[in-house]
Amino acid sequence: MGRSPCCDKVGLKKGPWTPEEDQKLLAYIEEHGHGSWRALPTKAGLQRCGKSCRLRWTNYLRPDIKRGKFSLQEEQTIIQLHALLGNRWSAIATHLPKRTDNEIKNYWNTHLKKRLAKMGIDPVTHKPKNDALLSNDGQSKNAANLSHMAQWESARLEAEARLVRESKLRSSHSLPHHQLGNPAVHASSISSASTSAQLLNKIEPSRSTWNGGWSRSTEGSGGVLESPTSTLTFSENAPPITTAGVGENPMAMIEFVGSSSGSSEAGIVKEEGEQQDWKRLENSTHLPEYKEAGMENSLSFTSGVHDVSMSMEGTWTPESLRTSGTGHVLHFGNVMGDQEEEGFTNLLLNNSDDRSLSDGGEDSDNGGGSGSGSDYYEDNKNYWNSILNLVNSPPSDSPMF
DNA sequence: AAATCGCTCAACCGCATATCT
DNA sequence: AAGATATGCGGTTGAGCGATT
Repeated sequence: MGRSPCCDKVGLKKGPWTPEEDQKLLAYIEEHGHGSWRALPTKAGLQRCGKSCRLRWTNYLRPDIKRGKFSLQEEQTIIQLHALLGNRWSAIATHLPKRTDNEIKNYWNTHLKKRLAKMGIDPVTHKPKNDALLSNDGQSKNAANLSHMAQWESARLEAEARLVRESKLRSSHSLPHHQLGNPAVHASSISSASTSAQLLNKIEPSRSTWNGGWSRSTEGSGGVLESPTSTLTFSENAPPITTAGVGENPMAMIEFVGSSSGSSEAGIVKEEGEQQDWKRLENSTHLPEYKEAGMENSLSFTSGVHDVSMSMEGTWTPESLRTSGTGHVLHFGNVMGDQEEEGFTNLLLNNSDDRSLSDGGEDSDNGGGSGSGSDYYEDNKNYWNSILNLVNSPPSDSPMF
């Protein structure tokens, strides 16, 4: 696992690219695709290392890059995703078509981070800096739970990104690379996992998915939901299904065992991989797709992540997730309330002094949200609401998918 | 006009991971 | 299985540029 010599080689140029170099790189990739980045500089007649060429292409030269100012929507997306994913710029970038991870990272570091800090929000935790005030009202628990959810979402994003790459390769494998338009699609992906299950196996352990964009097919009386990260099977009126396959099969089962009432019936979450005790969920009525598929009764969610199994009774909605314990217990207080995207956005915009506020079409008399008193925490609540909304909308909403 | 400061962002660096031999 | 190589990712740097003093 030695490191590649890359730019250590003497004689290779570093620093800013000249227009001539850009032209050479562009011309070569347009004609041949990038192929092996390591071999490219020689073939293209560039005195650069492959790494430098790849970076130049992915961050600057590729034709599908959108440059210029970030829109309000993009800003909001970045902030929300950062709250969920942290500094996982490539994952965030999958939700922002035509923006590179580097660009997003730069924008975060130079604009958004500062803006949040100004607002008294810790840009790392996305919580108010004086969060001690919240420790008694459940908000901290909620934040911790969101962190757990974020891990799941993170895994989902990774797998979805992989699937996108794979599907693009499948659909256009005969095209030169430059026609793929997305630097995320490259040679190394061709040999990647070719099924959802395989994709799942590539996800790092201890993570799983908790929501996603599901496609659906039916098999018999039940059905199969397939997301880029997992396959969900279900059967109506079936009793809870016990975990299967864990142990001899690297694939694990995650079960969603729902109640038809969707009421406050308690649910259970078990994480075998961590030898966690069964944990309870209340009022789980989430994932409208599940309901739509008639899954309120019984679900078997096959995830190839690792030895995690999950059962839920009741259905799961943002409105009703509650927590009753510590650690990994999924217990969401009424974090979500009415789903209004405007909460944090207003807070953000009203506190923004480094950009025009008028282009967002926000009403100036919309409650202020200036970050003090109860409004402040109300805004914070809405902030998380909007994050969760974002999670609930799969990346497939994005034109990129 | 010159010096200084602060900001932006392209590019580099080093590590982690995937793939190849 | 182990080592070598290739690629991807996130943190950091520093050149360039405009604003300020």
